[in-house]
Amino acid sequence: MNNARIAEVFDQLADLLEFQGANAFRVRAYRNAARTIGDLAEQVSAILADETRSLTEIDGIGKDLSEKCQVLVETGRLPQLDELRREIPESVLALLRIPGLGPKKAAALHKELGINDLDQLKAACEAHRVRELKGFGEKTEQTILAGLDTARSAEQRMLWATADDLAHELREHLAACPAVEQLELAGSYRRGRDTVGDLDVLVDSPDAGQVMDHFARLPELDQVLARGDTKMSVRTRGGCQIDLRVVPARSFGAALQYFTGSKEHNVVLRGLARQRGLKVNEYGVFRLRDDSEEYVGGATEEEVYAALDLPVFPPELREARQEFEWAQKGPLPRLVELDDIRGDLHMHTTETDGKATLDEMIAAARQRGLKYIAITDHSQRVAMARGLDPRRLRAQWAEIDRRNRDLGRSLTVLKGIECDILEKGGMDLPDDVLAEADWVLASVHYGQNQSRQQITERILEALEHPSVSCIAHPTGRLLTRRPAYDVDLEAVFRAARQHGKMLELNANPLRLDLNDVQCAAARSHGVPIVIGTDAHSTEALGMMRYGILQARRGGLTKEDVANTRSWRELKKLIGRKG
DNA sequence: GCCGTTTTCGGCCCGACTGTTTTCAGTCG
Repeated sequence: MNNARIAEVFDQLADLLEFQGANAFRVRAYRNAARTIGDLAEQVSAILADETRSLTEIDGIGKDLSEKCQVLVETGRLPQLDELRREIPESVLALLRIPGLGPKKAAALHKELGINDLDQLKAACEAHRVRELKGFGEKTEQTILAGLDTARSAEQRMLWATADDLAHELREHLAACPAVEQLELAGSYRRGRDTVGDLDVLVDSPDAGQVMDHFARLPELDQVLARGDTKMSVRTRGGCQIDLRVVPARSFGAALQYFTGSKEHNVVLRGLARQRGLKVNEYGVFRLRDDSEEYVGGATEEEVYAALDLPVFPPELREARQEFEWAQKGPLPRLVELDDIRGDLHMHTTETDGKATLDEMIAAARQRGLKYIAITDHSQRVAMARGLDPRRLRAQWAEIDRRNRDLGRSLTVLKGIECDILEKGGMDLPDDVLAEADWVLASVHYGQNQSRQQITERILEALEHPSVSCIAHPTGRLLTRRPAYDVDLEAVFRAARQHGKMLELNANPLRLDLNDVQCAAARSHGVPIVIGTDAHSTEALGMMRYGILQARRGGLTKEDVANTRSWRELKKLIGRKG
């Protein structure tokens, strides 16, 4: 059992214990452990196998959790989790995904009204039975009804990064099957969508049966849902569905194109084909004759697109948004790549809620070949993270000055801050302090339920502030958990352009904020995008690639992304009025 | 459940908001 799966088990355990009203700190211990193990560079199983070492050397893993890890690695199961699952129906946990419903309220609904899933909850709200409960009222009922969609989508889709972990395991497992000639993952995963519903895997093989037998031995497999001659569907223990399709070599490219989608992209493609007397489907491209059809190509995606005089679109662009128009005008824009990135302008340290020290972040940044980084810890308003007041912030900046003297040219560390935009408007730190910074991110963390006008005004005011460089995670969304706050982004784009400010594409896979469409909109307004990891650990600097994927989906090139420039060039961009 | 200790139990980043109450529990970040 790998780290991701162990982390998942601990997270599920935390959910169930929380629902039962267990001690909050005990629940937190499980969640901490899940995060720590999920972020761990080494495999837990490798540490366990090493007699000279112990899991308890990891911060937050004690005797009990260490033993549970051992049981999981050895047996793949945890009796405690199985037990809890018998007691609490899985569908009840979905109640916790409704914004505003925590464990106490969810448990009350389950106990008092016998509610077991979202459908029953919806019915109870509509029958006004929920407002009768102690601690509930009319408003709560409305909040629940409004939050049902959020909870439903959380049930169905997983983060791209989660899908990516599973995809790697799947690829590795299937590649070990001798009957597999070619192997590709398709669907929204390949297009890099921020969330993924299920995984589609395509295999070119002369022996479908052997491939399917091998597929059935996937370690994460829970049950086989269906198996035919060319298609097989399974569900993993994590609740993800994987569809396998086995196709002959001459159809591999056509199938890959077809199953990568999107549906909308394929509709346009088939329309273009028909205009030329061609037919495109998952088996290939065919020329239609009076009474027959002739195979034109389909072994590769190149063959499919070339038959229509089209370039092979990067999968990230295949949404029928602008790609066909671009192709008509000339060569496609060269989309930004991970190697183009030279600096990371959003990260935290142990000074606030990060897990690594300033020196550890610096070492990790050098290792990744970054030319500059901005240390952007939280400001004082974020009390839960021990946000920085002017005194502590200036002390950190003095430290940074010292580091820069030693670092020389290899890496520049910028004196930054992630400064909160206060609920009542205005910045969380005095102007004279902000004026000393190299890089100021402005963020909305509190007051996210305010009206569209209030939130928009707060952000516009921040954009007018002379020291602010960039708005971080401009919409505040958390994928599968919380929708964006209500903000007039058009007004934000215009103001950013007017004042020469930038907008962040936060690369954290839970945020990806701005999203793909909003990135494209920012680009059309001429607003530079900064891709920042918001790293709270050294490993999290690697989240840059998730941001790159979304930027590509937004059609951004190297020129559109500010941190592909040197810090000297980037600095010139800030404050340059549009 | 972890951690650290003044070594075996008490504290665990904490302040604000919301909707429900009429003094506060629950939720959020």
